[in-house]
Amino acid sequence: MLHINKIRENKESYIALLKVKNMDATDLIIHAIAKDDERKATQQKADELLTKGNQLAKQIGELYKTGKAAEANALKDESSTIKESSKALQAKQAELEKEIQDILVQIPNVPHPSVPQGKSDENNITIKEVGAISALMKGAKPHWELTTDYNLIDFELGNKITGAGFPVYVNKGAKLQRALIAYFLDKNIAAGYTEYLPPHVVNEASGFGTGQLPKFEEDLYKIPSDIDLYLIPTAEVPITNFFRDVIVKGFPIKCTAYTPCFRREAGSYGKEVRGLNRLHQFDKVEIVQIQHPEKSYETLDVMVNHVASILNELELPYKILQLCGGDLSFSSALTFDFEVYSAGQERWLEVSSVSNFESYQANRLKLRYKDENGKMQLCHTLNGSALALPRIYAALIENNQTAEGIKIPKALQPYTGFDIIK
RNA sequence: GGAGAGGUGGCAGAGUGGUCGAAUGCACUGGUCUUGAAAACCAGCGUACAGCAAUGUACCGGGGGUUCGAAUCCCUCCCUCUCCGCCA
Repeated sequence: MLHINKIRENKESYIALLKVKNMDATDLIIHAIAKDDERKATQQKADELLTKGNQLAKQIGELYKTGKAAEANALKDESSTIKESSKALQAKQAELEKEIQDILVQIPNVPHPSVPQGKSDENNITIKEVGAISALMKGAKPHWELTTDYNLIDFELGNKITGAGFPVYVNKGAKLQRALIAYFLDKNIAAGYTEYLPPHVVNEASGFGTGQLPKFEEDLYKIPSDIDLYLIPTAEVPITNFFRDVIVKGFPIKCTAYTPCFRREAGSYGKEVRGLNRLHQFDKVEIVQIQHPEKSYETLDVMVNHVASILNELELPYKILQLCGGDLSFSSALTFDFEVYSAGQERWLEVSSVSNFESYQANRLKLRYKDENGKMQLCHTLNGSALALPRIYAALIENNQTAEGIKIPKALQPYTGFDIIK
């Protein structure tokens, strides 16, 4: 959520920048500012009345104390009237505050000035491409055939017990998944991140804090119970919410966590969702940083390089893309996506998304620090996948299929305990 | 699931109807003293909103109520702790 005062200060430039996200926020912004003006005026009136009321109450107290009960009683009527009108004003103020918030949550984060205009992922800019796409043997297979041939994943079984998009990993297929999780976590810990294992279910306040709610409720699985709980769509939600209402003492704060991720993915279909390409439950290792505003873009680069170094070790061909305005998420100011080449499908698969949210999330979270003048300021938050499992898994087995079997990259062998799947 | 206790500033902890945004201690910040440090002493030290400012308003777990006036009384919800039961 953008801060209303920041919107006031940067009205024109925000409107212009939001157009890069293909969003005309002019009406929302004008409306929000008008409501805020009204709110200020209302508060001033309410404060005046309350001041008067407080003074009267004090007088009445004094009069009682000095035994002038009659005079005190005379003042009570006036006090009652004041109270009634101030209540009405306060109710109006609360209503206005809610209206303003309802508008503000509809305005996406302002993109960084470097974000290119664009309609969709086709307009993303390739920053870097690493690793040669190796020529595969004849008859190379997509992963959904390999997982069956080698008995690594049972999609049918998952279908039976839960539904489509909930695969069951089997035998070495399960071990490979577990190895990747442990490997990613170790890489992140080595880079200075603290490991967490958070709950996989969060409350409404957390969903709001990171921006999944109220706008994207239909993307989440909701647990019917007396209080509203949601299955997490990413570890970003519990982790970032650790810092809700927190005043941080030092920067940076670096967290990593493995969690399963649950997504409704309503409306997806076709070969985009075949096999591991898009699931309702998948595993992901996430990295999150809380940073000083002046350092956040530097940190974004560091995080991008960190993810790149993991892909280098896994010997997967990948490219880094800067997302255009049209593909940028609601809360993000600047995002770099990683795609690995999946040789069996002959296409690029998104495996990581590294973003700087600037103070957009922090404002909702009330995640702040005290600056050198002792003033409260909003922190910047960043996060990225390091990494999302299923598509890495898919690319790994597709790219490394040989006549002898599926070869495991060196970096992963200490974790799998085997170097080939036959 | 049953019984009880409790939620106050960064922490500890007072406060049961008015002058309480809240004693006191610790922590923290600045100063005096000291060769330096410690100790001692002096001063400062919550957040949000409004205002150029002076200042005003709100906040003592959340919400509602009683009252001229609520941290304090009432209702309700949430949370924590202790004991018992159940349980991986």
